[in-house]
Amino acid sequence: MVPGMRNAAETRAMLLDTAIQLIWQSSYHQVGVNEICRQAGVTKGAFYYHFETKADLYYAAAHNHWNEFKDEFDRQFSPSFTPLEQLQNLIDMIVDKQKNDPLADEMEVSGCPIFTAGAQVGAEEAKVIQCSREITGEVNKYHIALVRGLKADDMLNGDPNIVQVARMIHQYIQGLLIYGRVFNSLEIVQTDLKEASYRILDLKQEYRQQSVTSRIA
Amino acid sequence: MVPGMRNAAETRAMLLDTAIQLIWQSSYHQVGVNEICRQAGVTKGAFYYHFETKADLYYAAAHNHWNEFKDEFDRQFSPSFTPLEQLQNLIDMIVDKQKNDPLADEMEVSGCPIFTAGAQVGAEEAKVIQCSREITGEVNKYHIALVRGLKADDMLNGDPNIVQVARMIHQYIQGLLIYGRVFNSLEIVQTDLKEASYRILDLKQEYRQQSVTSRIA
DNA sequence: TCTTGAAAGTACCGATCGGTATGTTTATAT
DNA sequence: ATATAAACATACCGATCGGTACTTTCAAGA
Repeated sequence: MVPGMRNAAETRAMLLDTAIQLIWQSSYHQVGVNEICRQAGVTKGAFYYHFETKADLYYAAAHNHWNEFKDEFDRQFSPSFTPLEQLQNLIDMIVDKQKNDPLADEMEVSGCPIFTAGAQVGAEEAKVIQCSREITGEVNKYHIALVRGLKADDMLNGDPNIVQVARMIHQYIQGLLIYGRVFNSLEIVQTDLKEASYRILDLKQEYRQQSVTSRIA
Repeated sequence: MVPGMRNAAETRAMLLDTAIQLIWQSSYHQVGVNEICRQAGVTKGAFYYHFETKADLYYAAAHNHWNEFKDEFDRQFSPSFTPLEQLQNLIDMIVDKQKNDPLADEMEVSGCPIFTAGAQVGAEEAKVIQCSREITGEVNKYHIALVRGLKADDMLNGDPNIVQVARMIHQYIQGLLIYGRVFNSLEIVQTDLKEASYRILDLKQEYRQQSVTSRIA
């Protein structure tokens, strides 16, 4: 073992997880280094041993979070699912993440934990913006594959530009989550997400499912 | 005249305009009261004479900005335009606002000056969130009228829920602008806005226009 | 055992945060 | 002319910001 290593990996992991959680629930500027340390049960000495700046921490934390979440993406976008099932998985995944993750008190929707921060900072915080761009690029690969699959199975009307449609899906999801965050309503997210996805994709009518509420009725 | 009034109205107006500008270009938390005062050419004494808190200033500034911008909305959504023209006006208006307004250096897209701040703060800043909600409600009236008009003229496929479609349009626009902000690309905004609007509305094919670039080609 | 360096603790830095206390100017009513 | 209050200026507050300097603890190698 390396000398002096008490449990550096755990400390680092705690800082990464805590940072994402706090910043996600609140905002990049609102949550300070001090509070991240306090919540992580770590002192500032440890913090600045592992990370050079707050922005560096966020960058590492976001990428770490994405890497963990990537497994979920791989499962839900598995080729074992039909494109239609993949679409439904994506929708469910978004809603479930808002439902299940530990949120701030009485906050139903927190948005995307990674992209949100990119929207919260000005151009000064280059590293935060860059982070949003990079991970958006990663996520977009899944969206593109989804749209490509739907088109290949002839489920889409017209002859869409695949990359553009995938991008629009992403744009809409981000807008929707921020809307849900501002209006503190997970219900609207649930209600609008599927319908809007169908519309942006221009999914052929015969492949569209009724919404959950309508199906119950 | 009221005693002591040097030019309170101008001072107040300067603070309102400056606040919107700075916060829009950067972020709610990043721009402090001090800098707002500096840029406005006003001292802190004047600031806190006119406004009780920073949040109060923002609230007033956002509503003031909306009231000024409302005239533009009324023009572009005038009943003298067909619903289709109104839609085109909305699209042009969004792009033009990003183009024409004084932006930060090398920042092509700043997003919606009002809704953006709502995305930038946590639930603590109740007044900022409330502000986003209120003005969103106002803007939504125009979107609803637009969708209603399109439907009345039988330009939309299916039998859409007007309120929902209007809401989805708003959600998409916000997501698009934040996307454009993060990726610093007005071109993507221009490219995607019209196509996505057509899709979300499910505008009948015969009423859709080709995008500007395609029409040139 | 004793050194060594990684990992963490403690105390503190200057700067800035939003906000306040108190003084000063200025136009108006008397 | 003088009192009065609106409108602003100046100086300052405690708290917190991100970050640094210095010290201490602890595990491994020699």
